[in-house]
Amino acid sequence: MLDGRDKKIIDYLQRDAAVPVADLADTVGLSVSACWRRIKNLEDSGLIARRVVLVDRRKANVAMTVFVAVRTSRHSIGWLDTFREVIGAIPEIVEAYRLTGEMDYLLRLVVPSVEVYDTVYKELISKLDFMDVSSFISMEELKFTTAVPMNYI
Amino acid sequence: MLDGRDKKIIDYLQRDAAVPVADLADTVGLSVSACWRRIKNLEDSGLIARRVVLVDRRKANVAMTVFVAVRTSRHSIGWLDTFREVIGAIPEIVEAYRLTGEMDYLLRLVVPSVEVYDTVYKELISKLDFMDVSSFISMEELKFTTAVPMNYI
DNA sequence: TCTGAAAGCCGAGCTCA
DNA sequence: TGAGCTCGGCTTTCAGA
Repeated sequence: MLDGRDKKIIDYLQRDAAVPVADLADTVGLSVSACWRRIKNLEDSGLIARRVVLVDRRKANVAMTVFVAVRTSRHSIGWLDTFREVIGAIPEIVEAYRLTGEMDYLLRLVVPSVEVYDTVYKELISKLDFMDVSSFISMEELKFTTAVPMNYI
Repeated sequence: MLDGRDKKIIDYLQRDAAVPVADLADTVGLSVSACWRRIKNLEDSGLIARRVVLVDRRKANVAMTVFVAVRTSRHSIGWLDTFREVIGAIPEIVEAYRLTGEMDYLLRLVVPSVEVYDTVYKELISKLDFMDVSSFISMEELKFTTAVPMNYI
């Protein structure tokens, strides 16, 4: 269903989607039309979900990353729905996961400074009750990629 | 330096970079040429770093997210360099941060299953010494966006 | 069925008023 | 800065493997 060339195409486009089809065709060893058709198929199938631009976080003045681990005492669907709504509306929260283990939820925030983080923190706790909130400030981003491995398909 | 329209343009492109310039110009209330020039400037300035495709994780068979918090006893530059190298070479590790507080590093992994996670885990501990490794499996992704807030620029 | 060549056409990229 | 032209490159068509 998906051969090595398809994987190569996705691998490439996950890193750079601004490349002309002709160049990409060249690197994977296909003609322009064949390569274009494969890209089209990958988009139609939904494997390639969308195209976006990635912003330089430093230049956008949100260089600081903070992880927030929260625990709640309210384990209900209603609480979760509200939580989802609240974090969805806060643009500084870029990732949120419900976890196994001692911490219930893990959030990743991008902010300009500790001061702004504190504002977001206050906004968060003003809207929802938490049993425990722990913050971890990132000193260094060692790796960040939007490219997922193509070995498992 | 950067007005409301520029921010609108980036906000839009962070969600969908496949939109034709003419459509985008329309939504932000600009002529095509003006809009195109602004996009060009944003790219040249580096604020828009690059364009990528985002892959549907379920369809790519890497639906499972695992967080790995690690502590090390080796606090040296050499160790950090090796660590960086090792995590850079493992495609399942999509994010890695050096943190303040009790956990030294936090990794985010995307894998098909617990079995595969175990393989990656073994690969990791075979290459580096850790004092402590804790895994947190994500039950649900509540939010994930590559779009950063444009309020701070 | 998937390929590559080649034509057609749309829109990005540039010129000018 | 906005209108309009130009042309590169996306998209389609068609024949062959």
